[in-house]
Amino acid sequence: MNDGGAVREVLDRISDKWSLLVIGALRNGPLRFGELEKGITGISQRMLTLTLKHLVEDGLVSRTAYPEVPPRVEYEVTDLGKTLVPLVIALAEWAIAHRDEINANRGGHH
Amino acid sequence: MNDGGAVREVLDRISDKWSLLVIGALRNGPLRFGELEKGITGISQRMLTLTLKHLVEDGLVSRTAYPEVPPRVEYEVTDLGKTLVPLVIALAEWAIAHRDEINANRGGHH
DNA sequence: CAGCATCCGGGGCGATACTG
DNA sequence: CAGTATCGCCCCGGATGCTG
Repeated sequence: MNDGGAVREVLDRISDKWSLLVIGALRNGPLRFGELEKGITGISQRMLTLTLKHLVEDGLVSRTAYPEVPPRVEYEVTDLGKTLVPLVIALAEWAIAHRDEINANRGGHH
Repeated sequence: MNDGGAVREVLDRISDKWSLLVIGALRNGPLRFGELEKGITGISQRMLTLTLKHLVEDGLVSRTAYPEVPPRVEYEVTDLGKTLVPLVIALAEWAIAHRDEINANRGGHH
């Protein structure tokens, strides 16, 4: 498990501000760019664009553009991405379950 | 699951550059400051200090200072932190298992 | 609709030096 | 040994405006 950086290397890719949220948002099937933007609270257009690009590069998400007018683009987790989805869901559930407790520990400051 | 930011809020605390690595390093019991520093590849003394401080504030890790000379300080995951450990381990194993695949997708650039 | 380009401010993070 | 203090760079990420 102490691998000299392999875990860090991968974690760097998915533990940025939005990647896990995007993966989680795609857990139930493909979504369009605009749907993701609405579904993920607080994300800016720029960060959604960049995050999706990185996830596509890493092979965690696929991008499908339909040649229509107006344009339609759908994003979906790949087979590789699907192996990560359960972990993301578990993390999200953990976050929700323990949110109040963590906030109480902080005493509200920060 | 779309909670309007609760998941983001908690994720912000633990998805920084080092928190998950520190939690993972403590999975088998308490460790001293120096042991953590040696065990976590690439972390600087400053970031280990700051990360531990945040984890202690959030109630995920406990700090115990023994009144000895030379000083000895041990860090350990709390009961709350222990609920997170399995998820961290799962993430680490996922990272190791799919590291090569992700790197291959990137084609080595970046 | 789904983006790219540009500007830019704050802070995450590393390097280094010092201390109880 | 286990930190603190200080400096400064980089770059993440938000705001705004423009395009196919």
